[in-house]
Amino acid sequence: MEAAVSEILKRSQLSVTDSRKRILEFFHQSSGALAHADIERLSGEQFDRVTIYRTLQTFVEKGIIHSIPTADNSIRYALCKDDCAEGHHHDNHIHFVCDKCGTTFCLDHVSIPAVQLPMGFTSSQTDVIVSGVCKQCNAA
Amino acid sequence: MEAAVSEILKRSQLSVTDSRKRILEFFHQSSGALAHADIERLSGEQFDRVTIYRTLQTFVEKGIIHSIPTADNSIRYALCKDDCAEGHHHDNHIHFVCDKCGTTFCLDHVSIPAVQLPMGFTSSQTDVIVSGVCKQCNAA
DNA sequence: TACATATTTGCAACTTTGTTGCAAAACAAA
DNA sequence: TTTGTTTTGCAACAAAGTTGCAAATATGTA
Repeated sequence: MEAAVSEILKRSQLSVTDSRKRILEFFHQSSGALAHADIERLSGEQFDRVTIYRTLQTFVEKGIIHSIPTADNSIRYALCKDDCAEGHHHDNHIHFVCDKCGTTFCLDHVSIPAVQLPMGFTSSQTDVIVSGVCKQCNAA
Repeated sequence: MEAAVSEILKRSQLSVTDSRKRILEFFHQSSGALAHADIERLSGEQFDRVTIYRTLQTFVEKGIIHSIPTADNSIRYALCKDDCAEGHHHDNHIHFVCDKCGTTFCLDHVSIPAVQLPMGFTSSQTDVIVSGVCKQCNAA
């Protein structure tokens, strides 16, 4: 794991630092998406708030993570799949938000249906956010 | 217009006040969705920030407007169609965000395609946000 | 390994955004 | 009108995010 995240950072031409390794590990260990506050909590205030902001921003720019649209005012981030290149995200997968446990999942294996836009509109990206109850909460 | 918004407020059992009338008019006059900051600007600082926050919150609760998920950290609101009852929104239409002018449109006449969820997941609502270039910007 | 350079971090101060309690003002019903 | 309820604006606060800069860390080269 430790080695894996360093490789990812190097591939993105980023200096390998403690904060970047730790934060990237959090994403790899987490089943759902993470918000800034989650990372602050997970790291036990080890890093400055500013460092976390800047690290997340850098990861987004480098295509390592992407932000997920939410109706409440919290930005959540999740790992991008390999086909996310720098600058341009084509993370065309579905995000599922569980109403019970609050976890946000990326459903990578669910394909996004094509949307028929009105005349004159052209699309570059489609985000689908399904809310409901997740597998774990339905079983409980 | 003036009369129309008063009717809407009464139907939702809300007191008809200056701020509510003005803010509701802004939504009727706007082609796209509005954020808190837009309303502050449109009203020319006529109303207190707090009043705008509370008015928007009340409108959401009464099913007059709904919030739109965004990837950046700004909540935007748009008018609900008639079938939005108090407490429960089934605004199952597509939201389109223009990358050029930043306007958010509700595409009411575009139907949301069904999504095939993995085993164990149940859905209560589906939001689709398409980003790209809108009709006006494509023409220009 | 040590050095020089470039990048990143943490701190402090600040801005923006959103919340809460309460008295004054506006509204609704009689 | 008058009375009781709701809403507004103010003030103070809390949370979230940004910026500049010096110290610390990482990288490439010798």
